[in-house]
Amino acid sequence: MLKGDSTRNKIMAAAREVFVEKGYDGARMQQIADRAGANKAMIYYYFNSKDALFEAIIRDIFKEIFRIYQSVLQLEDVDLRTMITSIVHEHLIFLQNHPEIARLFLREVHSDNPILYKVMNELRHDTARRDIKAVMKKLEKAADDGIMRRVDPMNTIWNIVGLDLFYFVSKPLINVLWTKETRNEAKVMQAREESIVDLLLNGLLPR
Amino acid sequence: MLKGDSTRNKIMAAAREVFVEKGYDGARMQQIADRAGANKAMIYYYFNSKDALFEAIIRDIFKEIFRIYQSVLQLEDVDLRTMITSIVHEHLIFLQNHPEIARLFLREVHSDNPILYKVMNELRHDTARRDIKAVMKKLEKAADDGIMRRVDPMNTIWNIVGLDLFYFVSKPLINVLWTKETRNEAKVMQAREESIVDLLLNGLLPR
DNA sequence: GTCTATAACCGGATAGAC
DNA sequence: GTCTATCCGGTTATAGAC
Repeated sequence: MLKGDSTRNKIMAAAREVFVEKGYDGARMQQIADRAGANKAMIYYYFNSKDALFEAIIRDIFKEIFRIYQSVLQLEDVDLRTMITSIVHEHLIFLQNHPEIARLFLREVHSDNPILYKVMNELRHDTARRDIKAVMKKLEKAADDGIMRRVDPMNTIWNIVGLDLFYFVSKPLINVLWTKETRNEAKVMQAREESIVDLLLNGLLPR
Repeated sequence: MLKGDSTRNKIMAAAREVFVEKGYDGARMQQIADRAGANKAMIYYYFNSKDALFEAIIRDIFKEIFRIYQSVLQLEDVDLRTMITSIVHEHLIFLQNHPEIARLFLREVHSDNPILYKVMNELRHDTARRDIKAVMKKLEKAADDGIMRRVDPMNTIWNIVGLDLFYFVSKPLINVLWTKETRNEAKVMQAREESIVDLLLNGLLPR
């Protein structure tokens, strides 16, 4: 019997879906139970409260996020062009494959959800921070070596992430303002990637 | 007696605050009544339901957003450098002055809040779309005239907005990952603006 | 227009049988 | 481990006096 078939795991999977769709406040324990093919009492048997269940889901998601970002940031020692191109590419792929993560996250962060903050604050000493520092160092070295214009490394990382994130954050409004232009999703994503890479390379490489 | 002192307006103001703080699902009619110095029954007297109250607030906010963006987009006929510099500047100022708008918005958009979608879809034929088209035209003309590299105008607008928005969207997580570096908010904002303008100008002006 | 009281319902949590 | 039945607090909404 697969681990994923256990009742506990079915509840986890269902809870994740419902929390993504409805947010913490909007999620209903009954709906989670129904979708898991179980009953409410089983949720309270494995987890003790809605809070505890949500915390378990959030921890799961954080693990995923950092695992994937880590693989993105594991830069082989390549030239700046390749580095930027592949970071943007991997990041966009990740966001496309896990739109629900960005969604849940954004919503709860802006809800001041205390559980999310609690888990987030435990990350202070996590490896994620070291990976980011490494990229910043790499950017500074590129400036030292004259292969990149000298720019603020922290803001440059924010620029890259901001460019990658925008479409996924704003999709619903974008689809209203550019209805026709965004009908072909694959095409939009390709043009998006090209535009981001184009801006970054031209903006960062020495003139 | 000022218009803003009427019970109806006090309810509107209170409702806006509470919806921003708690989101639609988390907002409580009782808290809105308390904060307005009225009682629940008065809310139902002026508005008919929580839904209708929320819709009124959303319409209000949309009006504000588009009024402000319109003033940002009302480009005097200036050179590209000045245009980009001032668009970014005005946009960041707006976001700094109204963090609550971006917040409410992000949360409800990603909750699939049907009321927000309803109001948003009524914008299809709004002037906002024409303003955006005008900026896109302006970017294309700049490319024709050779004062800008030829880039995809729609994606360029997304790039600008994405760069401006990022810090406000991600602030809670940023404050965890870069705790020390973000302690001085004013300094962060100034560096942010400089970095964005630097990237855009170097990325867009001809090489 | 304003207020109190209350209806009607819903959702998280638990008791207890199997 | 699983399920049914139920408690209990809280929330939207309304009735009706003033």
